[in-house]
Amino acid sequence: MSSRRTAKQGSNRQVLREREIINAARLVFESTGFDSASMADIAARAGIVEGTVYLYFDSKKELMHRVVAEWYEGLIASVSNGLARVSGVRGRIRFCILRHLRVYVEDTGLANLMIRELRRDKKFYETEIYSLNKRYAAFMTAEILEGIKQGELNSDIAPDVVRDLIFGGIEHYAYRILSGRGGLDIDLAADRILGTLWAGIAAPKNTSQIALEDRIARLERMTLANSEKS
Amino acid sequence: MSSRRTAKQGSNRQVLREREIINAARLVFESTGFDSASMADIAARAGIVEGTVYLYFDSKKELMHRVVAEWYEGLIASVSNGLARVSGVRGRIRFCILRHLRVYVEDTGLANLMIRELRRDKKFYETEIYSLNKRYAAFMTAEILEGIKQGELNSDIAPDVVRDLIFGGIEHYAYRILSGRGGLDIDLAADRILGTLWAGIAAPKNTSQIALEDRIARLERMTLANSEKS
Amino acid sequence: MSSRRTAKQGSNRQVLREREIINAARLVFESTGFDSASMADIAARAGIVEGTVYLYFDSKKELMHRVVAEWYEGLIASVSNGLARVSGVRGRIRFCILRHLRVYVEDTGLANLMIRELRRDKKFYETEIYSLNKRYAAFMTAEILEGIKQGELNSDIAPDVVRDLIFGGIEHYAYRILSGRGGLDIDLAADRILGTLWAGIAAPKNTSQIALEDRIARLERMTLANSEKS
Amino acid sequence: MSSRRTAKQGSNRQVLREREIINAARLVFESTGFDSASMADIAARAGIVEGTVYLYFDSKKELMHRVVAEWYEGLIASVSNGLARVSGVRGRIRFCILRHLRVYVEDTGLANLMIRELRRDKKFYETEIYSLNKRYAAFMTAEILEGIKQGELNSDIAPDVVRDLIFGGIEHYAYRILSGRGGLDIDLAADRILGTLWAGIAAPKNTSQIALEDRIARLERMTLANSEKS
DNA sequence: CATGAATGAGGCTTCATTCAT
DNA sequence: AATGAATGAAGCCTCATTCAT
Repeated sequence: MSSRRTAKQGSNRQVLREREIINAARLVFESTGFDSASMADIAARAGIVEGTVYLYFDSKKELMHRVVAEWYEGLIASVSNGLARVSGVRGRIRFCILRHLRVYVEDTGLANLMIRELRRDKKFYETEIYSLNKRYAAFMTAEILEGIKQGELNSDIAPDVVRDLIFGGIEHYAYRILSGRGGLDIDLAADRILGTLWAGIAAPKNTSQIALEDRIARLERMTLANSEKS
Repeated sequence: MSSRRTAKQGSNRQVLREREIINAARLVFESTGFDSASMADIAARAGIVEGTVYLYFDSKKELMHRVVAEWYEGLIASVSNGLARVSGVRGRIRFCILRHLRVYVEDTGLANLMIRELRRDKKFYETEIYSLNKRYAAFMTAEILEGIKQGELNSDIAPDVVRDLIFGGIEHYAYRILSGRGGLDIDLAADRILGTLWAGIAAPKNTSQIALEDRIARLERMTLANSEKS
Repeated sequence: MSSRRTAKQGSNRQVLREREIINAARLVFESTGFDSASMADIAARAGIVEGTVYLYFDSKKELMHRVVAEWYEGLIASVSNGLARVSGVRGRIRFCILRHLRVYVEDTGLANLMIRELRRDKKFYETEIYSLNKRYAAFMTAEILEGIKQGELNSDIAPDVVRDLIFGGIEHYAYRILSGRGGLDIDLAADRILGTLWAGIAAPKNTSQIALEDRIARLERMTLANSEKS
Repeated sequence: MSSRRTAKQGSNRQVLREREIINAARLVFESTGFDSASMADIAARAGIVEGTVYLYFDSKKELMHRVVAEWYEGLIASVSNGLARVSGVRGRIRFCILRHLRVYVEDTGLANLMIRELRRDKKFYETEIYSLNKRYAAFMTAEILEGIKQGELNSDIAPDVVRDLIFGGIEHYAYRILSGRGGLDIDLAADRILGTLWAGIAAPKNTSQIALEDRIARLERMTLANSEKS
């Protein structure tokens, strides 16, 4: 539309400038959200004037989309690479949890932007962000399905519900911890979240397992006694 | 707080007027969010003029806080009343889940307001809303603790983690469903979420456990026979 | 839409303010056209700040429409009143011409605004201005039709074409004269335009015909003389 | 005028580039008018960048003037050539009308540009465009004068008034038709406009009048003969 | 108590024009 | 001769807040 917009494949300088703007915008969006962010702030932080931003992005909204998209792409790549080095269903799910926890430690602002601002848009489901979001979430779902297939996970569970519990749980957990202004130990967090979910919250029929061991021990003792007796 | 309000305990008429404004503001905030809401809209919907709003509230932000606070108080009362009629740990937790799901169905706008606008504020943790939020969340934590105490819940679990999984899971589940523009069957949702969490996601080792019990039982019978024989 | 907008039936003060803005806007629009006019100019000329204009008008475009509409209403009233005092087809058409010439003397800017800016709008034909324009033009058409009916005008003529010739002729004539920076003698202009056109649209009774009659009369006299001579 | 152009008579390449820019500018100005046209659009359509345009034209305004001037020159040449192939006063005037109607069909955008943007300029009457406009209008005036001289047109008429009626009538007629979004049948239009006007401006010469003149002439000859005889 | 007109600062966006390369 | 990135001023519009009545 904008005929002033330079070619997509710009010069090196253009690419750098674009990146500067995206970085500046990311900072501003992260700290204030979309509505409260001002193009003037963004421009100032990028060291340029407002008008220049519009040489690279058609609108504030497009800029936000680009910011989030770039971030998502990096995140997806990161997860993809990371998963390549982990094996075993539990380990891979734990990795996804850990990586997502890192998002809250490192990119809280962007995570919020994504969740609170973009999803509100009526046309969100037609955007690139939506498909990136789906690609990201798919990592977790895929592991859950694999787990079911391999018999490590209960075949009764609904993968979507599990995924929501995990992502939502991480979000609240991270929020809560971060709010307390304390640091977030993501390894511990991952273990607690996954651990709780893995075994369930119901009191274990496993106490019975302990009982079993007791009974076995008693049997052993009795059997031994019998042997000696005879 | 409000330097302009003539008296904390105003006349009956003042109280009514204040309520009208809060109700109007709630409608507007719900439908458009904080930034897009205008004091003019709010005043108009309350049947007064802008200036009058400022006789009752110092600023737009204070108004929003009051709106959310009133809503939270109602929510807390509702949960409190509701819980009084439910017994059993599982039933009470399920009730909390169900009630929270209803928030997303009935008060999506306010839930968003809470999450988007209020939490963003640096000073959120000093506000009245924060403590209301904690009071609300405490219902769930209390049930979990009670469950542990009564032996219905695994004593290993961390109540906070469980609560985060529940609230976060609900949030994501509700968002996902509502975004798909499909209606949200909150009873089904409650069952799925609680069910998944209750039993855990790990495949039950139970078949082999049952086998063990069988073998032990046989051993016990044999051993007993031996003992008696000798 | 704009809930800040005060009631249509405003206070006396509001009406005055509105008029001030319309007058200021008219001056600015007249001298620079729509695009080049700035709301800042208009506000300044009305002695208020830009924002205040928006308390009375939703947009620059609406303001222009109001300016033109008010002017048109006055013009229509003026023509209507004036025609009431003139009788005879020729006299009434001459009056319409004269009145329209006055528009170019007194309201050139607005005439231009009307013709050049408003008509360009795709939705012009749905606006109030369009119907006002039609009402105004209808005065002329009505007189032409009446003239035909009464036998004073040639029944062959197409009223629309005649009206276009008149309005268009006036416009060009007025422009040309005014451009020469000389004053426009509208009485003379009316006579010249109508005179030129009249001979064509009036039922024919040409001067040359009169001349012919003269020649015949002379012949008759001569012939008579001849007869008498012989 | 242009302080930047290196030489009035540039290289062949320069001339071509200038033409490209003018053509591009014409397209843009036609479709959007002056204010809404952007130099960026023009440059893009010419396949160059904005800065380059300023090597050939000092400003947007100068560029518009050049566009209109070039168009006017073409129009004048076209009329000049066309008239060379038409003879007879009526035919030649009809040709001028027809040609002008074509302007509204083919070059509406430019006609508007001329009327809306250029005429508004206070200094219009000092511009080249003004004299081109005069040259163009002169074709019509010349034919009218010729018509009077040859006795085909009534010697009473004021050529300027007639020309204004024609040009103005065409303009209004064309606008009205084009606005109705119906196509404009320019041959029919020319006939209706000229027809209506002709009967008025042509020296009267009805068939019956001609017959009368013939009979009178014969009578005069006979009478004269009789007179001389006697 | 209430009004509501007015403010003024700020928001996003556009673009003609310039200038270092 | 050409580039094209950058500017900076301007444009339209919104609105929380104030204050004289």
